[in-house]
Parts: sequence; structure tokens; C-alpha cells
Amino acid sequence: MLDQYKEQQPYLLALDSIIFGFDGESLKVLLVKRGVEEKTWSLMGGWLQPNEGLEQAAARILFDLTGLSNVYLEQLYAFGDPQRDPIVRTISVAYFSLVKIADYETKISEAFQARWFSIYDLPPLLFDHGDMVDLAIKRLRYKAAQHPLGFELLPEKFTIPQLKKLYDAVYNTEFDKRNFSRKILSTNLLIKLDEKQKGFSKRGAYFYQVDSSKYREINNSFLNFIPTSELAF
Amino acid sequence: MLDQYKEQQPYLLALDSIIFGFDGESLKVLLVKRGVEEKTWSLMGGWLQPNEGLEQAAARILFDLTGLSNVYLEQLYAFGDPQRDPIVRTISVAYFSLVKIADYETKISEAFQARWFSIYDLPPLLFDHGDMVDLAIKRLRYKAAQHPLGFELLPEKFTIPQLKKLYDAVYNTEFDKRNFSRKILSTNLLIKLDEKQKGFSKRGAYFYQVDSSKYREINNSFLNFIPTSELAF
DNA sequence: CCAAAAGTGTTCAACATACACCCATGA
DNA sequence: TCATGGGTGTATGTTGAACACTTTTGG
Repeated sequence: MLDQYKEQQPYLLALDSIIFGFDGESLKVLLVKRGVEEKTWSLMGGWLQPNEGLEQAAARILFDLTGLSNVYLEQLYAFGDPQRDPIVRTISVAYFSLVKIADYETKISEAFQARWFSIYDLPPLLFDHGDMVDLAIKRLRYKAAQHPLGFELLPEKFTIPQLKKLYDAVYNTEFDKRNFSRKILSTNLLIKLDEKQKGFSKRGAYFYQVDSSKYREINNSFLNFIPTSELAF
Repeated sequence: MLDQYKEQQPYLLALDSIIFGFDGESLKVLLVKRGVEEKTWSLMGGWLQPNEGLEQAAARILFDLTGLSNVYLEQLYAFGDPQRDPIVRTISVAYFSLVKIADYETKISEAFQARWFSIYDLPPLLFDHGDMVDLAIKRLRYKAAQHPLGFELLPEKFTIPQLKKLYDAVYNTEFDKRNFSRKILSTNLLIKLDEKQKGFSKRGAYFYQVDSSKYREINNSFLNFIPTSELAF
């Protein structure tokens, strides 16, 4: 009975994370220089440990790099081309996560060589990590079109213009601010605060925060901002 | 350099397939009785071989069971809970596929104990296979809402009423035939044939086939039939 | 001739899109 | 006072949803 298991070849199982951040201007991915190929930028990654689930391992690896937990984390895809790692055959399950850049900016550089790169200006990446990033961007666009993901990339308090800049960056376009604002507010997911952003503009924009009870509850009926042609898979 | 690889624990890697079919009335999943637990129904699955990619392995396993190749096949999710297989820790990458039941009906029972089950009347399943099926159904609904997947489940020639029944079955609802027909035809993906279906209804419905050049080309802007509440993840 | 399924059009409401002006404030 | 970004409303077209009658033909 166990025989059919014993005959089988086991494989190394890695996890790689596409970590997205938003600095107020453009959508960024966090890359590191690590391990085997110290000269090449790569995604943050690690090995599955015997007692861990996949998502748990991805969360651990993300924590090791950023010191963050409780961040948005979603399985992207399992990559298993026999040649993807030229040294030893490895299956990699890629996860993508959305983090608030400001939450940890200081901690990252401490332990790892890590840097944020604009998604439009990426260096050559290790193995198939470039494919992973491409797929993650597609997925982010696809998903953010129907689900209110954007908040995961912004601080607790944010302004509508900031949120619009984020969507502009994700879709590499420029949405109409009147339509954008109307549509976002029509979801009733945002709570307007009394506070205004100071320093950036003269007038100052109102801060909002997510109504977290509704945020979890409502994953329906969201933005349709994407040019339809972007929705193709 | 290789050391960091050698220290790592390898794992068994399995593939499991959620195979959807449509018999004209309801949406079905193909289940088998196999291997370790011969008393429990399970998904068709197998082991990754050293020279195969993941999708390639899934396609091979699907071929072994059904004799079909060139079917719709899409990676669903990687399942890796430490306890999911109580005998040996195994990571399973699940794929879902859409097949035309009529294409092979005879071949399947030959080598495996296999049976089609309505998605609303599934037996208890091995390990976490129930979760896999649940997720696959969600994914199918989600995806079929925006992409013209339905044709993969029907014969080459099909009628609009057949197609509607399929969508009714997938979403467990009843679409309006006038709206359905208008919307489907507005995609220009269907070519009307001169031939009518005989035997089923007195009047007979026209056969259509997919315009395969457009089918590949256009993955944009498709059906929005789903009640919005179904779109939640 | 009648039962059963096929086929087709119109109206209404909701929503996406396009577009332009006034407001508040720091410099 | 003026330059900069913040904030708002309206008109138009498109699209989804609801809804009912006529057509065909095998029995």
C-alpha cells in the first residue's frame, strides 16, 4: 500500500513571492539579491518546511523579509517546468502579496539586499521569476477590476486622489477623477474622516478609511474601470 | 553552493484533475475509485514524473483516463496542507478540465472505475478532493462569466438551447432565452449552420459552431450573465 | 389540430463615459 | 492674487433585465 508512494520521485518545493507596493507614484515590486546567484535580482523565496502549509510558508518567508504579517497574500500559480531551476529540479509555488510600503520601509534593507523596482523598469530576473512577475501583474489587474484590492497597498488613511493614482498606476492609464470618485464612493466602502491631508496640495484632500466590516463582507460588484481589452487573459 | 539545496526536504508531488462534462442536463464531474482507498471516490490523479512539466503531467493523466488530448486544461490551485494526505506528505497541484462527454464515453470505463456525478450530488471524496471540486466550480463560474468557455463542454455542433441549458446548469439558474440568445450572438463567435437538430423538438433548432479563429482571438468582453452575488470569490 | 419547443423585439432602468467649472489655500 | 490640486453635476449612449407572442412541425 505504501509501495506506490515509495516508488515515486520527490521534488524540492520552493515558494516565491511577488511583493507589490505603491509609493504614491508607481506600482513597485520588491526584489532581492540572494543565495545561489548573488549577482542577479530575484523574487524573495524560500523552501517549504515539513510542518508548514503552502500559504503558511509563504507568509513566513514574507515575514522574514519584511517583518510584516497579516498582509494580503494570494496563491498565484505553481511553476514546475523541469528546467526552471538549472541546478536541481524544483517546483515553485508563487504567491503575490500587497503591502503598505510605509509600514516597514526601514526594516527591509537590514537583513537582505532588497529594493523596490517599478513594474515598468525591472532588471533581468533569476530563473522564471520574470514570468512570475508578469503573471502577477495580470492577476492583480484582473482581480482589482472586480474586487476592492487597492486599499491593501495604501496606508490606513488615504485620500481619493491617492487611490486614483494607485489605480492609474496599476492599469497604466489615467482615469477620470469625477467618475472615479463617484464610483468608489458609491460602493459605500469608504468612511470620510474629518481630517485633511496637509502639505501635498494647498487645499488639502480629505482622508478616508476603509469600512472594514463592509470590506470583508462585500466582495461583489466592484470597479469596472479597466479598458475591456485589458481583461483578456 | 549545492549545499543549500541538499539540506532541503523534498516532497511528493501529485496532480489531481477536476474533469467537467455536460450531458445536456446537468454539469458533471468525473470521479474514479483508485489506489490506496478503493472504497472512496476520488479525483483522477497521478504523480509528477521527472521529465515532465506540471501541465504536461496533468495532460498525460487526463489522457490515461479518458483517451483525450487537446482538451481545455487549466491549473486550479496547489494544495499543500501538511495533513492532506495522511500517509505521506504530498503536495497536489489541481487542474481542471472541460471535456465533451460524447467524445469518449465508451473508453473510460475500460481501464478505470469511473463515473460521472452531478455537481449537486457528489459522494464523499478522498482527502481534500471535495475542496478541490468546490474551488473548481467557483473558478468555472467565475471564468465562464467573462470568457467563452462553454463551448469546450459541448460537441462541435450545438444549438442555442443546448448552450443555454449548459449555462443554466453551470450557474444553477435559468437565464432568459431571449436575452441569452441575443447576447451570445452579439459576440459573433457563433456560425449558424444550415442544419437543424432532429428528434429532440418538433420544430428543430439550428446548429451552430464556434468560429475558431475568433474564439482564440477574442477572450475579451464576454458574458455578464451571472447574478452579481455569484461573482464573489 | 394541437402540444412543445424555437425564435424574435421593445421598453425601461442602471450604469459607463465624456466633459467643465468653481473651491480652498499656501506661496 | 494666482497657481495648484480638490471637489462636484449633467447629458448621452450603451447595456442588462424584464417581458409575450408567433412560428414550426411531429404526433
